[in-house]
Amino acid sequence: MSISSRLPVRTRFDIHDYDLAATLSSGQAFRWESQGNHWVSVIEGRWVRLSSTQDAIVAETVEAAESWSWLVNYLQLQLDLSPVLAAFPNDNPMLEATKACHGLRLLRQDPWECLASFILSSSKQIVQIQQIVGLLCGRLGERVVVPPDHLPCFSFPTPERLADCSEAELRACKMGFRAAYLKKTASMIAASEVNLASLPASGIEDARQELLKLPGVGRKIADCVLLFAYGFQKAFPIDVWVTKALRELYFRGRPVSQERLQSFTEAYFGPFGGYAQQYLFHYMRLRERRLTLRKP
DNA sequence: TCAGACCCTCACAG
DNA sequence: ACTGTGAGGGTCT
Repeated sequence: MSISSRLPVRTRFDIHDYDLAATLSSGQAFRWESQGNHWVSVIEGRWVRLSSTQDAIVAETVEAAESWSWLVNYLQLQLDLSPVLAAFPNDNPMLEATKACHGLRLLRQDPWECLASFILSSSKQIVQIQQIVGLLCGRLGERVVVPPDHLPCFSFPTPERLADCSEAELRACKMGFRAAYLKKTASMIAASEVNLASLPASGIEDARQELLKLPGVGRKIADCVLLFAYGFQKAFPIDVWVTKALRELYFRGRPVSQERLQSFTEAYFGPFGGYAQQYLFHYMRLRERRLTLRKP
């Protein structure tokens, strides 16, 4: 058998309150591809295929893994959701959102991939971000081992790799003006001007300040990385969707400054504010989809 | 504090 | 079918 393909190994995890499809398609990660009942992606250089039932997730990979901790951590399978939901504000909007998004989870992603992906996200729709990230990996990532007869899959390119690219090579991945930001940020990471590995040890505020040193990273993207990669549960990324949700649900549709929204969310949504944010975001997208998906 | 620029793609109107 | 138009998980100046 060729080195580039091996038969999959399967394992099964018991779950409770875990909506895999909602979680993987909720705009926090951009490399999950839906294939029938399965979800396929590459996590830290490993090909992986997931499927789920009411009470279990089945995972397939090609390495005979001695440990599944990398996947357990990524999917946050050990997390009990009920204390999180219990800590949400007990108001009507949040009740609606939790009902509509039952089982939605936050992932714990690789910081570099998360950071780079969100630099690419500015002024883009989620489908477009997925396309850009897919091109970036296909053109500049390394091939990973996949099962026989499976299409080729690629790892997320390292900071060093992207730092060595020309801006034109990056633009060829359809990222437009974001190319300069990505290249510069990759160079700074590669040169250890900002050390992603040391951030978890700092508090959320110091970690945020470090991320804000990177070009193309403002408050919103910094908060996405703090929440989706480092697990700072108080981080509350405020984008156009969440702004709209907060304004409609808590400010009677009146215009509100970003600063005011920031202090409101910090005070109002509590220690799991980031989780609440994801529920509001997904809830808004579901409502929007229901409205726009009226094609016969 | 505030527009406007920044690239490019796709959905949607006409 | 074919072209025109606008806005899209922001950030920077």
